[in-house]
Amino acid sequence: MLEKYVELLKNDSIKVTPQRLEILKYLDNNRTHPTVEEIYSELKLKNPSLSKTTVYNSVEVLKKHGLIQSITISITETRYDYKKGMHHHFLCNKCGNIIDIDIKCPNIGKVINQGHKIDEVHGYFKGICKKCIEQGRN
Amino acid sequence: MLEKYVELLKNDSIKVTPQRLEILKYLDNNRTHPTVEEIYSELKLKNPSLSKTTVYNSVEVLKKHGLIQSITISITETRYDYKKGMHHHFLCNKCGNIIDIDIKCPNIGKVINQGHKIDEVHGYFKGICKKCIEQGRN
DNA sequence: TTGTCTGCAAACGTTTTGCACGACC
DNA sequence: GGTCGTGCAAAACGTTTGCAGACAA
Repeated sequence: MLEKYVELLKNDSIKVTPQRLEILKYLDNNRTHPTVEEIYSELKLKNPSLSKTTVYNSVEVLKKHGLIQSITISITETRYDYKKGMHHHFLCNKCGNIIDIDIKCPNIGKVINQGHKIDEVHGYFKGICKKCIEQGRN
Repeated sequence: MLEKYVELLKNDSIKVTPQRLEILKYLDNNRTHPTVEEIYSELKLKNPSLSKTTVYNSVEVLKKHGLIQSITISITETRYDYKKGMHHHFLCNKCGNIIDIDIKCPNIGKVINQGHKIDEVHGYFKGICKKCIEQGRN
């Protein structure tokens, strides 16, 4: 039942622990984008000694290795922007700057065709900005 | 000097206060996507009695009227996702559900052409989902 | 004058940190 | 035996709330 996840962890040289296996399994079986709180309170039922810190630690490790991903751009504080109109943002992992990106996505219409009503579109890109690359910071 | 912002506020029937004018001016002059903390500590220099609460209140009002925008999808807790590969997310303002969106943006290459190196692409859509529309929740 | 805005202090919820214990090469 | 993971408690952080007094229209 858990062999699949053991494999996944071993392939990435991540130490295998029961907690990590259960968290990975939970996220695999619950595609509802759960929060740490949801993961924690559910898994605590079967393992009452589970700590929330462990859940935080584990999702961090799993995310770092690309086995899971987090929904929320990793800006801790909300940032504000005078500029009006739709534009997107590029967050540089090196210098931390946020650069405005002015592109349009012609495929957004497909989402509308699925029956959803779109009010806002936020595009977040993460990587290394031109300036950091030119200065060899990568 | 501030008339421009007085006009903006009046046009939207927002009460004009010195704090709101200064915040709007600051965001207009600082296109670096500042945080509340940055706005606050800068404006406090000229107005030592300024409160952080006022900054929070003001950006909220300005945002609600579309004079500024915020960078961060309004999910309070980080959510985690087992699914691998690039896909995007639609947050329904009514039911709060997060729906996976599988579209590609062919214009991302333009960002790469600007010299940035992209590691991650996150598309966040906000609006009302199909289910809520069908059930008249809009 | 009336309703709204400001600013202080306290509360809140999520996430991080420090540390001791235990498990595993 | 030394590294790494766990779990507890406490702290940190950004943000929100309640309220009294001040201010804009």
